Amino acid sequence: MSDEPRDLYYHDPFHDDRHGIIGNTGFSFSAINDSKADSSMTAAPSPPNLQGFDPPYMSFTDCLNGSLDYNSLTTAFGLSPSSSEAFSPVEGNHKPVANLGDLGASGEIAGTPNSSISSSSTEAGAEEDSSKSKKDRQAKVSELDGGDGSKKVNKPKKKAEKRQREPRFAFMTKSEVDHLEDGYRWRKYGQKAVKNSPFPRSYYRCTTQKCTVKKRVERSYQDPSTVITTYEGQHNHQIPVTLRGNAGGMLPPSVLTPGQMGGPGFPQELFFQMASPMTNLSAAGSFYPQGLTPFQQLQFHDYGLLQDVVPSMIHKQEP
DNA sequence: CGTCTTTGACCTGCGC
DNA sequence: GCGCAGGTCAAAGACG
Repeated sequence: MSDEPRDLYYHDPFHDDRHGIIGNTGFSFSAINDSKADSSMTAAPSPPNLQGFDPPYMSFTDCLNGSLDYNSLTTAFGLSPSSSEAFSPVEGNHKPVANLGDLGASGEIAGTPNSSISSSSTEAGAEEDSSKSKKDRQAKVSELDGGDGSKKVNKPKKKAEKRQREPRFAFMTKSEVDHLEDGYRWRKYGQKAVKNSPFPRSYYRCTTQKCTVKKRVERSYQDPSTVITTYEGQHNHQIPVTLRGNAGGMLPPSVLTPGQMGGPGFPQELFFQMASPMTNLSAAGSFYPQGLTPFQQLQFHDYGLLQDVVPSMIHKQEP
């Protein structure tokens, strides 16, 4: 795969075995900092300073809100500063973010890689804007079309500002199912074949009105049992109470009140992406993620607060 | 009937 | 300018 480094740029953190696995919890972070429309992660400030990081705990919310830098995460997760690459904001260089190979010969710190998280922090975007303008355009097209049924699209009227992306957050989950339940309702709006991957990428959008959160789901072509989920944006609402896919109400109550969790829906959503498959599948008695001990799974069940979850993992990781 | 998925067409951004 | 790949739209169909 070294033949197409550029194409693999985005995939590296996930598809490359070097993706960081933080402890036997199987988390890994990688920043996706895309100034490009998507896969390209380019220019970003130089790696932040670790010195500013004090608290041993932080939440993904912090991370996502940008109040936390990647290296801070590194620290928080018990990674040595030298492994800061794991959280490098995927800037100009095409080096895979999660170069946690330092931590383990094969990129595994300990245990079997199970689910890994890849954090992505980017400039806040105005994607809604772009999609709106697109809609606008197409609406106009419809008018101009005269209603002949053909799908013609007009040329863009204005040169829209450079497209900006919402903060993104990607992570990997070992799962048999592609679309993992996370408590939110998603509508699939597209599917595309991905270059260099036999598996298509699915595009989902939060069905809640005014919520522009999207997520992409694809399977790792290197490890078909691994699902790569990339969230984009943050939920501006709580998790729907009536969940079609609430794993039969298996989500802890805390997840239903994200507002009390001190942050947007992102973090818990993130974790339930991971927890749900475990919950669902393990409940069915047919699947236990490799490398995840029942104890760890228990943590997912018992901890509702992200802040609680993260530290617990960190602690386990501490020497 | 409402919701969701599928799917082909179209748009955008980028590299050459 | 062209071609490619990723991302999005929206009609049509499936499903409960």
